[in-house]
Amino acid sequence: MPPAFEPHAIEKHWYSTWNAAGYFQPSPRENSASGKPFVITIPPPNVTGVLHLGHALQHSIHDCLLRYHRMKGETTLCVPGTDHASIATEVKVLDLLQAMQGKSRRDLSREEFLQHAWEWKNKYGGTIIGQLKALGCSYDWTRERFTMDKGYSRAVLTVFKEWYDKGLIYRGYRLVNWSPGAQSTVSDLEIEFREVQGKLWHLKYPVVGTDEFITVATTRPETMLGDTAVAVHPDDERYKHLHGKNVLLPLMNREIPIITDAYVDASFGSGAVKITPAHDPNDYEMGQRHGLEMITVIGFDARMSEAAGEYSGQTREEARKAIVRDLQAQGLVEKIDDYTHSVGHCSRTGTIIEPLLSEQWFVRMKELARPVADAIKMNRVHYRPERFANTSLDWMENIRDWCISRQLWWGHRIPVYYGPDGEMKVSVEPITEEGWHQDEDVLDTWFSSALWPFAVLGWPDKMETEYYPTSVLITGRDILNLWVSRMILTSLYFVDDEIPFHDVLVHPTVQDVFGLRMSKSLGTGIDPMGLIEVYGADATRFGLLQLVTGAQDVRFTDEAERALGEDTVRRYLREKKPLPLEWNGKPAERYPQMQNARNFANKIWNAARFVLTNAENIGAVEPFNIETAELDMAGTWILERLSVTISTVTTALNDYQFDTAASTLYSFIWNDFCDWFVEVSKPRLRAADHAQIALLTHVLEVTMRLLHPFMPFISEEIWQRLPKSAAADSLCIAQWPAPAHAYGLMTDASAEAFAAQQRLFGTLDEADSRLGFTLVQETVSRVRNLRAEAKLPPSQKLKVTLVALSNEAAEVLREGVPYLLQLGNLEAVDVVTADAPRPQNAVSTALPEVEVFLPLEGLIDVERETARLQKELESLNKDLAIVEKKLSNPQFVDKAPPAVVEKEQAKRTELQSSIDKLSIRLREMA
RNA sequence: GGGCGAGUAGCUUAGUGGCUAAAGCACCUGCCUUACAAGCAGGCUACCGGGGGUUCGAGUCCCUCCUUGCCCACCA
Repeated sequence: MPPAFEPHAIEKHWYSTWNAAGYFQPSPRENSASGKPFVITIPPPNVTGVLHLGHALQHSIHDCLLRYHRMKGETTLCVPGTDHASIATEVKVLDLLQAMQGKSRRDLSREEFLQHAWEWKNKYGGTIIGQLKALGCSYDWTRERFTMDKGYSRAVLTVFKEWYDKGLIYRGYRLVNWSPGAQSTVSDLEIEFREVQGKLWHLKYPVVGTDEFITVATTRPETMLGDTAVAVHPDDERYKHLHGKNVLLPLMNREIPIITDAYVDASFGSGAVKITPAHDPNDYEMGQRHGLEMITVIGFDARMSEAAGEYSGQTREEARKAIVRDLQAQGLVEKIDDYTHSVGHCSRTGTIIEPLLSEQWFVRMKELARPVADAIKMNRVHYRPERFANTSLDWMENIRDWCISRQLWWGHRIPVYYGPDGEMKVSVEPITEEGWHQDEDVLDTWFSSALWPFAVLGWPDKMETEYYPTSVLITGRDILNLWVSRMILTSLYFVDDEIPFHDVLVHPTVQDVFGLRMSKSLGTGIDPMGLIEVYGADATRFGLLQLVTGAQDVRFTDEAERALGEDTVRRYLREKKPLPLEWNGKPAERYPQMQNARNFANKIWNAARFVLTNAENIGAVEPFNIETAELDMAGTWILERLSVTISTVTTALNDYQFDTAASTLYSFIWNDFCDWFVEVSKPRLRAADHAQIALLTHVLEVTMRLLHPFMPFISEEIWQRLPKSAAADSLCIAQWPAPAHAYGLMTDASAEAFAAQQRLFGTLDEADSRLGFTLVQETVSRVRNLRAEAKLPPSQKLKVTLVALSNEAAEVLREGVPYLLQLGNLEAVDVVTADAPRPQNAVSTALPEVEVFLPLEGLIDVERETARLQKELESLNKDLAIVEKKLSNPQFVDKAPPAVVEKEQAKRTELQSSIDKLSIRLREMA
């Protein structure tokens, strides 16, 4: 074994071995307690995508859970796949064609484009899948799906037809969100509102038949060409005399009415609003209420339409300038204020959304959404953390119809066919008859992803119902409504009122070191493949899982970014310029959180190397057997620690507390096993102690099983080198440990075995655990501390006197003498009872159970020792004061639970005892 | 505008009303002690964002303010 852990070869080897052995496919298992399969479908990443840090975090969670449940003996399945991502892919492929062949959408037919798109998909669509494999994901790749594969498409078209037949899908001429960049509609959820520094123009419209003007305020003067009314609040006294009158729309010289509507806020601006029903959602609704004419003055190309008269053909921006200029020339601009407001942008292309009237397909959402709300309220779907249930409930309360048609080519083409005589048919099978043609539009990507959990299991044909509903959906909170709510909706409707998953686990969003959103193009995005390259897949997974707390956001530290400083980074992001990141340090030091995880992997590797090397040297190792083993205090202690670790990690995983699980493993392996148990084992191993190497091997073996879901590669590599006690060819399918396994009771945590464990360790569990190896550990620490404070070289052998303050403590310390000698680097330990005289010329300290004296050769530095004792005393007195304050409060003694009061009293006794001892020492010093 | 989070050591974070607020990184001191210098031993560092309240007892619960992140929303 090499002295440093080298992850890459191991990762490659084990991944292909596991995959070939079929461990990632579901198989009937015998040991599951519940008998239920554990099923996940991954959120299908965009086929255009490459893995980003959010994915890496999400899939670390996925795979950790999968491997955990697989080891628990459950039939385990994870269906992977990719999403065709209609707009994103189309934009990407078009960009590519432009760059490589100089062709734009206009130069291509639908068929030509689709051919390019499929070629592109087949060539590059597997990138992200390969990256998931590099991370170690144990998904069933034989079931990999694509949202546009044949069966999936059938599911999509079937849903469309079914809803159409039930009247839940309809075609309508409505105001929709038009993205000029994508040349398509987008849904409400795909609009990103951004704060924009704009202006508020106050325009004066002359009232017909008077010499008055009415002033309207607007952020978009160019839309005034399409105004068909001016609205005021019915109770607004300022305008009552104008009710029923008309204004003459400037520039267009069109008479439009002054109407009244309670929607108008009399306190905003002038209290009068220009109404452009064809280009504003509110105005549209008002236009419908009042039967106003709707005049489209901006076209699909985001230029002024013919209805815009002399401005026709100008862009929105040009027209705005020209119109303001022309109005100003006529003295019709009252004033222009600076105004910050939010403007909807297309989340895909970044262009400003133009509300436009057009013929589109819609899903009637209201009645479909109601059962979803019910299911959530009745706790049939469980959100973790729970508060996220509200995100869905709020959305459904004010739900609006869903525009599902997109003017794109890449996607599921709407299965509506138009006949020669104006007939219309909806059909899952293509209609090829002469004279019929299909609707040109495709469906919103999210329409198809909404069917994911059941479509991938075979619906609408033969569905594998034994895997449904799935166990847990793991997602970021940004797509809770876009995707999660809609999956619940379709499942309740199409799969027999069944929910798609029991739990929705919302994981934190990864931010950069300053708490800012990560953006790959600007340089704050971190490439997980780079992390795997530098730190290894195990460390990357572990480091990320340590970040998975219940919080909303977690920060990913990048020292290169930190070096720039927060102000600089913010400025660059605001200006949308790539960060001038450079890193001259060691590659591993750039991301400290990952470096820590990598160091941990190396620590594990070396602990294993130590155990395995010794096992080899010592020769044939008998398996550890609790019945015949003669455990001393350290052996008992490590098994107890292991047992507690098993329970804690198991509970944490059941509760999705990945940070707790990871740090529990970390501290058990590093602090308990390596720092103490491996250390105390060394002298015994030098003496070729078979029992000790058996115990070490045993603890390591169980620990590797616990570690596997977090760090699958290194745990497998080590486990395979260990003498196998569990009947499995791979850790993937080895049994997940129960507390009884810590004690070598490998027959499963049956009642009998567990009872045996309780018999053997009952005394320990109930007794004050300090009176065991823990006391030895604390005593060692005090000795080391005294040695360092006295500036004695670590190599110098010392004598120590321990004054045990009870018989029990004396007994424990006497048993622990060999450990004290070794770990404290001592040549002699003298354990005496409380009535013995204290050594002279020594530095000392006091624990509740024992006084520690370190006699010094020659004279001690009285001044230094006095200062040290005073400091120690001060800290103890401070603690005592707190306890005293509590206990002297009659209210506390009266009202607090007796157990709490007793605890405080015991604490007071202990503190007082230590203080007395130190005070005596201090007086002797003087 | 509404809602949901976060603010704990220089940094990243644990902390479930009750042991003396925990860990890693960074920093300081000393060690290559034959598993690991990606290491070992020891140490320093916290008015737990400010203020008020509830309670015998608050980092933890309530109110309020400040800072900050996210989601939702049709105020021109």
